[in-house]
Amino acid sequence: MSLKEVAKRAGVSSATVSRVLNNTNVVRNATRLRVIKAVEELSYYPNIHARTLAGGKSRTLGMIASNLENPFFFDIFRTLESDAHAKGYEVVVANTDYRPEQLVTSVRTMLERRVAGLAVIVSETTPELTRELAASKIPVVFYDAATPHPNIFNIYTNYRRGIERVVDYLHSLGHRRLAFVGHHSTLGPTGEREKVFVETVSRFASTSEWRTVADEDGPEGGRQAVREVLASGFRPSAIVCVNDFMAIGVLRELLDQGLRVPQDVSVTGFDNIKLSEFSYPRLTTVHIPRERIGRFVFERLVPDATRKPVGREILLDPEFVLRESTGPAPKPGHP
Amino acid sequence: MSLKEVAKRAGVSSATVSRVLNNTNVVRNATRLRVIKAVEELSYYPNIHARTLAGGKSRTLGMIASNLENPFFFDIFRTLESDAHAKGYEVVVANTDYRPEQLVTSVRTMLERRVAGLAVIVSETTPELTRELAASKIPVVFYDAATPHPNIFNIYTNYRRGIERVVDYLHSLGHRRLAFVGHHSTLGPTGEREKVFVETVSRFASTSEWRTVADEDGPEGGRQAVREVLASGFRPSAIVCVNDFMAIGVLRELLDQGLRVPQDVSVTGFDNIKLSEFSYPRLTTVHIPRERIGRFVFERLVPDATRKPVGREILLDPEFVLRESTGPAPKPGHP
DNA sequence: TTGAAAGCGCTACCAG
DNA sequence: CTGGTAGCGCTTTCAA
Repeated sequence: MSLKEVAKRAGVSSATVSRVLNNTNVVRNATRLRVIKAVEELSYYPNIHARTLAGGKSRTLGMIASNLENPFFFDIFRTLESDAHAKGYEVVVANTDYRPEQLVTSVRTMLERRVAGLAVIVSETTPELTRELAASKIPVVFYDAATPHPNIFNIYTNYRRGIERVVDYLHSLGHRRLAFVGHHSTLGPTGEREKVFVETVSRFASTSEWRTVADEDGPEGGRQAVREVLASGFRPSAIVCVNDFMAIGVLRELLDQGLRVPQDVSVTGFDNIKLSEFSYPRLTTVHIPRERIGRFVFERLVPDATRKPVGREILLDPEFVLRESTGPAPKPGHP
Repeated sequence: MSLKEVAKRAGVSSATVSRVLNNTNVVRNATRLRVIKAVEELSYYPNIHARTLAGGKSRTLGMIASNLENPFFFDIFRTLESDAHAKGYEVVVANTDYRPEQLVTSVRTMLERRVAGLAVIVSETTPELTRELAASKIPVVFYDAATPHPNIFNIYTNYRRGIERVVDYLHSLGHRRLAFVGHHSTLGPTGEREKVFVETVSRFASTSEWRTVADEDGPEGGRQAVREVLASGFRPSAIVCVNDFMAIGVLRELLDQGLRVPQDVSVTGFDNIKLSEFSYPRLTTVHIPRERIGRFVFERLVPDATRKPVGREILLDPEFVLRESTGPAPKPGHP
């Protein structure tokens, strides 16, 4: 089923069929109707590959995320997709599972697809990748990965500010033994976030003890992290989690270990995903506006000719959300 | 950057470049090396559109899901994607949010993409769509939507059996006032599941009272559903949820209303998503093997020439998972 | 083992 | 307003 067949059936040239399909130019209404009829009768649908190949431009955006299962990423995707659909664009997503090799593969795939723009919302970026993307000429939005370049846009989260707020609050509650639960790519040499935590603890609470652990992102990872901390003999009065998704597992494991939250241990998350309102107890966290991120991404990836040029970067300021998983540090000597 | 440029740089014809890129035929090793070198030097990557257009075949699979945010769907996607990647395929997903119009749009998009195969894991299918897909000739896998056809495959869940097991168990515990919480597309005229619940309750517990409510899929919907039930004056001793994702919200809302689970109200889910082990209390549910579904999908969508023909259908038998959200019905007259 | 050339289905430009 | 036609970048015979 091709344009040509539709053209034949409608008694016009394929160029005309193309015109009505793209409602370009002014096709005489009678002609248009005949074409439409033929299209329907043959239940014809265009070949997107021929289309982008011939037109040179694609109406597809790409988004690469570390872990789509984590609502933080999914919420961004949802907003982006919604905006995209509204403007006749589509978005194809790729998941990296925090694996750098997968990131490389995904970027490659997106480039082969000739996406009109790409959002790279991952924490495992590498300089080479950034260079390759910069060279690709297509607009690219990165999350928390600074790289100035004409076609590169950036979204920064004031992560430090968020963590400071959390640690400060915990300190004011009397907590002096803190643990930081991250996932693999937030810790270690590439992990900026662990560093921020450590620096913050040292500054706001120089007399405190602390410890960091990492496991996979998600509830299961959170659970394992708690086990590891406890097994090490360290007994934190508060646990700061790199995100809400892991915090959910932390909460559960604490409960299983017979530790009450927040009476025995306080817990904080990050992101303020919807699930953080459904956990037990409800999670104290830091809000990151995913909708704004998704919207920002779309606006950079699909420049609207009618609007004035938009900013190249955006800095998101986290907002502290106090709920029930935090409380005063237990009296020393107590369990 | 095109094949031709690579060819020129390597001093060969574009046909030869194509051959080494697809490692087809036997290209002389010296030639191959030169080509590879040129490819790398130019950091060339093929245009997937030109490729599928010329080759006539695509290495992309499509998956349409009602709600990717619900881990049930995501788990299927994950398995499918993993299998696909292992065989050099990719999968593009589309979310319908349970909206029939979006389903139509998504199917159309997938067809335009000329996907090699399509998985339609939604509960809002329509006969017309099925017909269109059948006519498309590409392999299609449906979930819980019977339609015999040469290129159509089916996955059935013995939903009835699962619900029977749940209702029977609840009945044996003395529960006589049951509520069923579903999402919009499980209830109403198109909802098979509500019917199953009602029939089952009537059969297994003819002396029971029951009520059904629907809201959006997800924790928030579960919460709203509980509010609605309670507001109506009905006071169930047990709530059967259409899936775990909604049950999480049900659990939370019950807690907020001062109702203890399972002492005051028992709650059951369906699917056995990972989160059901992290809820408070842990959810009694019915296991549906998402990995098997994902695997089944891949095997039908990408027929392996070396293997004997595979079955056209599969019937999944749910397995009851007893956890902590269910218990004996409270004594009558008690809160 | 390699090259030449004919498309794949569609868009876009040039005539008419 | 409509038709003819030259590609878009790649795969795939057919020859050499």
